[in-house]
Formats: sequence, C-alpha cells, structure tokens
Amino acid sequence: MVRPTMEDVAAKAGVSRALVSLVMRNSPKVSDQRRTAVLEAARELGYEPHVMARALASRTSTVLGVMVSDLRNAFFAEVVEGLDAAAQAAGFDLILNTGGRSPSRERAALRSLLSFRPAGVVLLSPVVPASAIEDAARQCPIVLVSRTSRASTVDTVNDDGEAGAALAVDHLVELGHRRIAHLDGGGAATSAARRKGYQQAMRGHGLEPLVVRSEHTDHAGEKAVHELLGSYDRAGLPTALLAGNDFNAVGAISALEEAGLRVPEDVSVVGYDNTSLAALRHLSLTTVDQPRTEMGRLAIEALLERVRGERTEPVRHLLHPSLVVRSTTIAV
Amino acid sequence: MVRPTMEDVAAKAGVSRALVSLVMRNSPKVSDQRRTAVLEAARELGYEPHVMARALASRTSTVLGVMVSDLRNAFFAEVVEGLDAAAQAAGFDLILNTGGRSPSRERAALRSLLSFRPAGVVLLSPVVPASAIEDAARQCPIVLVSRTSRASTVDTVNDDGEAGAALAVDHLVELGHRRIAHLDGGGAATSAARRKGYQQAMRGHGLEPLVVRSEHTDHAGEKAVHELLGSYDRAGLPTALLAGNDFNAVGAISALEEAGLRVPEDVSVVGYDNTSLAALRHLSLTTVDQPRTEMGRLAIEALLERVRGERTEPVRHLLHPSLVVRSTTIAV
DNA sequence: TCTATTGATTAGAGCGCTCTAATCTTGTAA
DNA sequence: TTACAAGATTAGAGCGCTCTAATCAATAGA
Repeated sequence: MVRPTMEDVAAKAGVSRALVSLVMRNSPKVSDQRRTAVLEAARELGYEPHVMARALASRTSTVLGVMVSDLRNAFFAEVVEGLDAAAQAAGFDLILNTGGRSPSRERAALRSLLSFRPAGVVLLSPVVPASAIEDAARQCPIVLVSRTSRASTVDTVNDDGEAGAALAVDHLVELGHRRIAHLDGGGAATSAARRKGYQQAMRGHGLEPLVVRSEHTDHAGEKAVHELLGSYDRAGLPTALLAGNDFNAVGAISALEEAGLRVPEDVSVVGYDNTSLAALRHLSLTTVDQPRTEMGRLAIEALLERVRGERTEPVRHLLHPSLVVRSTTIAV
Repeated sequence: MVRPTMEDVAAKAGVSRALVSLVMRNSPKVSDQRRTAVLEAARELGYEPHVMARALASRTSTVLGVMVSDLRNAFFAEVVEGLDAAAQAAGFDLILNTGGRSPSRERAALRSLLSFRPAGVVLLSPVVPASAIEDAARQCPIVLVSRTSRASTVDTVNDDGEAGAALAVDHLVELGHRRIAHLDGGGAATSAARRKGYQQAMRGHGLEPLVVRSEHTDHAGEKAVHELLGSYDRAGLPTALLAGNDFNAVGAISALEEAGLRVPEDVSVVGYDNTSLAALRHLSLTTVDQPRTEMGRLAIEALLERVRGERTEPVRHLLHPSLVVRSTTIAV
C-alpha cells in the first residue's frame, strides 16, 4: 500500500526530484531525452503525483466542493452530473457532501468542504442563512445553484422561474384553459419565482390566479388536489394545474385519477424540472425544462473565473427554461 | 482568501504550534487553561485545520473515493446517499466521480481518485475489467457495490439477485401465474444473478422460463414488450413480467397499456430496486427492494475495517432483498 | 535538600510536492 | 580562444500540518 514518490522516480531515472516535478507538470523546459526517461521510470513504478501534496506545495487547489441538499431528488443528481462533467473537463475534482435540508447539517457539511481549502464551492439549493454563505465566501469563491443571493461575493445560477411558469400558463391559455391553479412549492428556494411568474402571467391574460399551498413531493401533490376537490364542485374545478415540480405533478395526477378525473381529458397537468421521471413514456408529463447540464457547466465556469481572478463582479445566470409538451396537456 | 494557519493561532494564544495541534486533535494531555486559550484564539481567527496538510503529515487520509457509473440512476444516487451518511458519521469525506459506463472514462476517474491517496475507494457497479480493479486494490482498500469479484483483496456488497428474483417469481406463482417472462438486464452487472434466480425459481415450480433480452431503461422495456407482443397471440402471452429493474418495468407497463392490455388486470408486472420511482402512488409498482442505505453503510464499514487493518480476508456481503407488493401484481 | 516522577509543553524533522534562484551545459559570436 | 546567452538541471526552502523525543515545571519521596 506504500506508493512511490517523486524521489523514487527521480532515483530510478537518474535525475533530480525537481526535474521529475517539471515533467509531471508538462513543463516545456525539459529535454526530450530526460522527459522520456522520467516518464518511463514513472510508468514502471506506477507513479502518480500526490494531489494533496501538490496542492499544499503549490498553494493552489484542484478540488471543488459540492454540497447538495438531497441526491434522491433527480434534479439535483442531474445537476451534479453536469458539475462533474465540467469539473473533469477542467481538471478539477469534486468533493461531495449532502446537507439533508437541515441548516445545522448543512453548516457542518460546508465546514467540512472548506477544510479542504477547495478552489471553490458549489452550493446546490442550500437552506443555510445568507450570512453563513457570505462567511464561506470570504474563504473561497462560492456559486449558488437554485438559490439567489444579493451578496456581491457570490455568483448564482438559476433558471428563470418566472419565465418558466409563464411559459406553462401561456401554453395552457393557448389550449383554451381559463381556470388554471398553481400548486405552490412551499419552502423550496425556487417557489417564489414560479409563483410570481404564474400570477403575473394569469393576470396578463386577464385571469384570476389560484394558488394552492403544497410542497415538492408527490404526496403533497395528492393532498393539494384533495383540497381542490373539497373546495370546488366538478364544474368549478380548475381545468389545468401547474405543479411546483414534477414529483408534485405526479402526485396530483394520481389523486385526480383516483377521483375519477382523467388526465389530460378532464384536467391538464404541467410539471416543472423535466426530470427523467417526466420523460418516462408512461407518464409523458408536459413540463418546464431546466437545462441542468448547462447549469452545472455555468456554475463551474463562474467558479473558475473567480479562481483565476478574471472577475470580481458577481454574475447572475438566469437560464431560460423551455416548455416540453408531452401528453398531460390538451385543449379544453 | 488567505486563511489562518496553526502558526497564527499559536501566536495569538501564546503557545507553540505543537500545542495547537494537540488541542485540534482533542489530545487529553493539554491543560484546561491552554485548551481554552487555544480554542478561543482559533474561534476568533476562524481557524479550521487544513485537511490536506493533516493528511500529508499524518500519513493517513480521511478521504474516501467514490466512483459511480451514473448518478441519473436513482438506485446509484441513493446508494451514494447511504455512503455519504456512513462516511460523515465516521468522520470521512467523499470525493466523487462519474465513469459514465465507459471503461476508459472509468479508468481515468479511478486514477483521479487514487491520486488523492484516499483511505479507500468504493466502486459502484463499475464496468472496468477485473484486472484494473485488482491493480487499484494494490494501492488502497477497494469495495465493490453491485459487482462481484473473486479477488481476495477486494470486498463486495451486493444484493442477492438470485433470491430477489425468486421472491418475485414465488409471489407471482402464488397469485396463480404460470406464464411468467423475465426481461433481462443485458450487460448490467446484476443481470446474471437475477436471470439465474428467475430460471431456477421457475423450474422449481415446474414452469418453463422465458427470458427476453432487454436493458435497464424504460425504452428497452417497451421494446421487449413489443417483441413479446409480436411473438405471441393474446392467449399465449405471459400473464406476468419480471423486469430487470424499475425503469425497465415502467417501460414495459407503457407498452402494455398502449397495446390495450391493462396492468395488472391483464398482465402483472414486477420491477427491481424499489427506487423512488416505484413508490410513486401513480405507478405503485410491485418491486424487489434492495436495502440501499444499508449497502452504503456496509461498504463504508468494510472499507474502514481494512483501513484499520482489522481484517485482511475479503468479505462478501450478500444482502437479502425483500418484496414490496404494490398495485401492479394481481391474482390471475 | 536533592532526585525521581509525572504531566504539560515545545523543538525540530519530515510528509510529498512546488518554486525560486542558482548552477551547469551547450552553442555561438567576437 | 573567450565570453555570454539560452536552455537544461538542481539545490534548498517551504506549504501546513503531525509526531517523536526532548525539555520544562511541579510535586513527591527519601
């Protein structure tokens, strides 16, 4: 289990440790002859540079911290995939943590990430207070995904939830719907924008908004529909629902079908996020797509710009969502 | 962005660096008076030990590498959650990579993990050849999840796919089904065991196995059902399907319903993995549950046993799956 | 009073690397 | 032949920490 060091490679190749270091960093100022000899020795010994020692000596890190609230949520998992792809492409490695939507656990997770002295940290929909984020930003560049910030030291990557919700409302109105309810995402960081976009779009069409408080789970979606069913008779029921996210939409669909209402014939349903769930032929959910891979890419990009000192002004990426029309929406 | 070091804390507290080191490691041989002073100084400066420097100096790592083939698969994402929880509890951090089911990318990912000199590495359903894994095992303890190995240097954590498939078959037979087809998982590492368990269970019940080649995606599930529909007339069609995993099952259900067959009235369907997908009320898929959190926990435990030198013999965890009966299976 | 003894503290080397500055080689121009 | 520039190589300090061994202080025993 004891791995060779640069010293071993140097001895084997008959050169100095410094020369091996130069070769390992692809320095151009090494003769071809020596380079070959060093590479050969390294290969024979199975030598690979020790990333941590390198980080310590060079005072630069190739590690990026990622805190994700919950990997079980397909949306987050897919953003992490995007982060990973972008990080790998840039030669960075991710150290990953989950915070479980608990402020105290998130705090510990963040502290743990920072103790690696990472080049930067990505926080995926964190629930810690803004002050904790600003404290962290004093230690290394921070990018927030799916959460906004006013601090000039942190960058943010979000989808334009207002636009996304409006997209969905426009689509439904175009299909002739007029009674369109929104199942609100509750405490989720993205809820406010989606709700606002919904309300504005409704009013823009001269329609009355109807917001039902809910959460980003399928169970909450069911409950919200039950509430609606309890409050309205069949004729007064909304003909379309804009759910807070895909999970919520699936729950809503369940409850509707259980109540004998067909989707989309009786009620149209639109989700949000376009998770892999929505794409399943079996569900074929009309939903608003957030470009997750792109979000991951932009987050890494923003981080690296700060790392390289290319920028000190904050950047606020507001990605344009797009509507993916599938089978859960239909003309009224 | 320049963070305080142990030296700074020592200066502020008026003690030596070594003493600060002792305090940071909770050594009992420090007087209460000094401990308080050091802790106070650390707090004021916002000092946190540098994990990498610590790793280098102590020649021990608190980092565990994790390579996951694909985070989009909810099963893997949930195992990673389990790994993270167990690692956090033991004071370890995860560095995470994706390999994208490509041997070359997995190789690079693994190399990248090893260059951190981690205490151990967890490989989640890797597709690299066994030799690459054994090479890695020469550098640090390796645990394989959802993949078997004969090497005495690597530990494995798997669910008992044979037992799981048999559980499903038994359930279906008990419901009166006799024509039960299996949609095979193709190249996936877990496929062979599930197929074997299915075949043995079928023969055990005096039934003829029928294996349809498929993959672990919903699209492949649809295709497999189309094949079945093309090969059998309505009367000869299997009355039950055991899919390779949940995604595959969902695809199969779609195709069945599209063909005018109701699930479960006409055809019962059983999935595998019990991903969050299966639990959605809307699908309510009968499926075989793998204890993912437990798998993550056992993987970390096995790793740490090797790290601590408590064990050199390989361990082969074969977890007992359980059947979760929901709404996609019914008596014939 | 002097020496053990115990517990608390610290000096200093070293982990595996990078980086600056110094040194060693060549080739070339005068 | 000498001087010098340019390129190739290396010595050595240092990154922030741990760890061993040494030192120091305070108490106890003779």
